[in-house]
Amino acid sequence: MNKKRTTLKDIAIVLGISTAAVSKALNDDARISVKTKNAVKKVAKELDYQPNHLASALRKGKSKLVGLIVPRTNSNFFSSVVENMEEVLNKAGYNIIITQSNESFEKECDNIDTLLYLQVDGIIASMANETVDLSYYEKIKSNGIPLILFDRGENDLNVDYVGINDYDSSHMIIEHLVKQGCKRIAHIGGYRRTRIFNNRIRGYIDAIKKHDLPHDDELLIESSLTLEDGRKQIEKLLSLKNRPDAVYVASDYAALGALQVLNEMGIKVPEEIKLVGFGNEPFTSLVTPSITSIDQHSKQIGKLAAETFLGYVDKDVVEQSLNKLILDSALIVRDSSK
Amino acid sequence: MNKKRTTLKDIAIVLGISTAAVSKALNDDARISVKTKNAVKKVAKELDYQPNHLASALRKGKSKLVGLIVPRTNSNFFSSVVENMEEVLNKAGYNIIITQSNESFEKECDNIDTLLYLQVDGIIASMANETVDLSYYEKIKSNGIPLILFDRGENDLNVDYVGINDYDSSHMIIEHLVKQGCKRIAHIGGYRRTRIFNNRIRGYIDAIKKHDLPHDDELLIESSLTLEDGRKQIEKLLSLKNRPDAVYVASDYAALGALQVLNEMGIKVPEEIKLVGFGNEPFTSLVTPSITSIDQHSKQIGKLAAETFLGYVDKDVVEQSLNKLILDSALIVRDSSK
DNA sequence: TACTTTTGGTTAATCGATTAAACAAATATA
DNA sequence: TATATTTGTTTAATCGATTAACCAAAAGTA
Repeated sequence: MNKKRTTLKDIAIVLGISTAAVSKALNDDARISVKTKNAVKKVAKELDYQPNHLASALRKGKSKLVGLIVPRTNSNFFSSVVENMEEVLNKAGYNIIITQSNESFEKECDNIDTLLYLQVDGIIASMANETVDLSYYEKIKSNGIPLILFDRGENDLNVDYVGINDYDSSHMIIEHLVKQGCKRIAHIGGYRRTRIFNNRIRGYIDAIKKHDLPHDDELLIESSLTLEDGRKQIEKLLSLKNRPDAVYVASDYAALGALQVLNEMGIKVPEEIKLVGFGNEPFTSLVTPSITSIDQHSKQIGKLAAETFLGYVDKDVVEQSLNKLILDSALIVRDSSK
Repeated sequence: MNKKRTTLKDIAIVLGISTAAVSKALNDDARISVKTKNAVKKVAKELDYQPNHLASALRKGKSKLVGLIVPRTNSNFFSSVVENMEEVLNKAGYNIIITQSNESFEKECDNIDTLLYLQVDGIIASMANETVDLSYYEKIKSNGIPLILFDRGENDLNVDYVGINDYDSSHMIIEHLVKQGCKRIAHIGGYRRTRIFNNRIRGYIDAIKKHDLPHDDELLIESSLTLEDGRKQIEKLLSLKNRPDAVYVASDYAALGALQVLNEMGIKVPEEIKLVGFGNEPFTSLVTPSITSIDQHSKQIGKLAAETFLGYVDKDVVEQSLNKLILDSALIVRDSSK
């Protein structure tokens, strides 16, 4: 059953022409007669010819593969980004290799090595939380292939970036909470060293100041933003002498953790404390009460990142610079803040 | 900045030896002296040599790539399977290419074509719900590379399969519900044409009969098992003259939909109706009440599927047969059924 | 000493597709 | 008619790593 694959040579032999002619015929070269092309295509179909990707990639120096690095695929945001990215890239003849860093810097470096080893024509990445050292990413650039960052980016790399406006998103949230009558708003944010979380924090602080609300240190907490840490941090906030009347959490997962604790303690949401998350994960609409959140336009981000990559193909020298594509986010108001 | 990659030739020139010697040195060939090996490795490191995967794959006829096809990566089950599969395969020098079918037969066929085109050394797949026509999968087999199925499999393909015992899982669930005092148990199952769902249905029916419980037709429903369909089907069950006192849903997502409706209608779970899901998705423990579910041992499944694949490498002829690895599942009892 | 074996390489072919360069035949142009 | 151009194809080199076959020198053996 283990038959050999059909090669150009097999077709050439059947037709009594050279493999070069066959290759050109299949690639619609202008110098091949229509008659020959048709004959070649017919035989190719009959023999079920499948081009050998390895051979052509080796010869052309292009693999038609794009590497993708994400923290995890099991969040809705990333899986939606992937889906839309795939659609754009497949149309252009590219295939995606997905890798997960699991938020680990070490795994991320491994992934980069793997992708470079596979000779991908470009890398699209969202960085792990842990990642501070950028030398591995510099390695991509010095390989001469384009690097596109999305969601979790880093200015210092001076490459293209696609994401939402985190700073403005924070403003939208505070604006909304103020309209709901909140006077003391806390923020469970991510680590400041990660740019997007820093921006959310800056947005929070500026919006708070703009509305002349209290911005006590105790109201601003840095967190790993896991569900567990969300639980821990809300407990800290609840133990304050002067409790907040609203909490803006920079991740839906941590927001869910907070909500669990609030529910367990019988604290009514939104009556006693209003809650806002970030990311618009599907479960935000499923839990009780449903959680107000920020939609990050994952579809758009996926598409734009893919298109940005495609802008670099067939340039022989890749010359990148910091080029930010910032989308407006959307606030999805649900029960937890009404 | 766009420097060329280091090749074997570059190393050979530096040391004044042949590229063959360099290749053998790097591959620890017995016929190369330790002295030469060390010299080669030193220079390789200095020049930051990275082997050209395409060239070696082309020459060796092995890509050291494994293709993975899953319905979606954004469920915890699949992303956990992937993670563990990756661990085993990476250790053996293999890399994974992940593709999603989005439950579409057409996309699944595309994925198979893509993976074969990339010359993967094997394919590990969980089939889309839609898939009935197996000819595309036969294509994999006739390509002479191993095919391993997991979770969603199909006996007729006569290949290896790794999964849990769906039939027994149904028995465990019914057993548990009977112990909790339930007398009228409904089942919102998947489509019978998908083997695993058919097995769950058979298990449900047999267990019901075993306990002499009513098995009215109206208590057994086939569903697409999405969250939305879960909502729709529970409404159907609630509108029965003779309502069930327990519902076993063959997917956590559909179970969640059912729970939402029950909560909205003020029907107390578990007091009035007990609910059991399937899959042990993280949210089952997060919602109120938490949902009793079946854990599918995703880690084990990922590992075993990977190891099964590895069992075929370096066999020059792949000879597969129906070979089922069935794991016992675990019932995780939570509030929704206590 | 004369022959065999081992050691440590080298040479050249190969994987399959692509492509620059060459070339013969057909067609156009002066 | 003689020359130039176009058309359609072939030849041969190439991408980079691997490997079968070969070979010279060193070491072992009778």
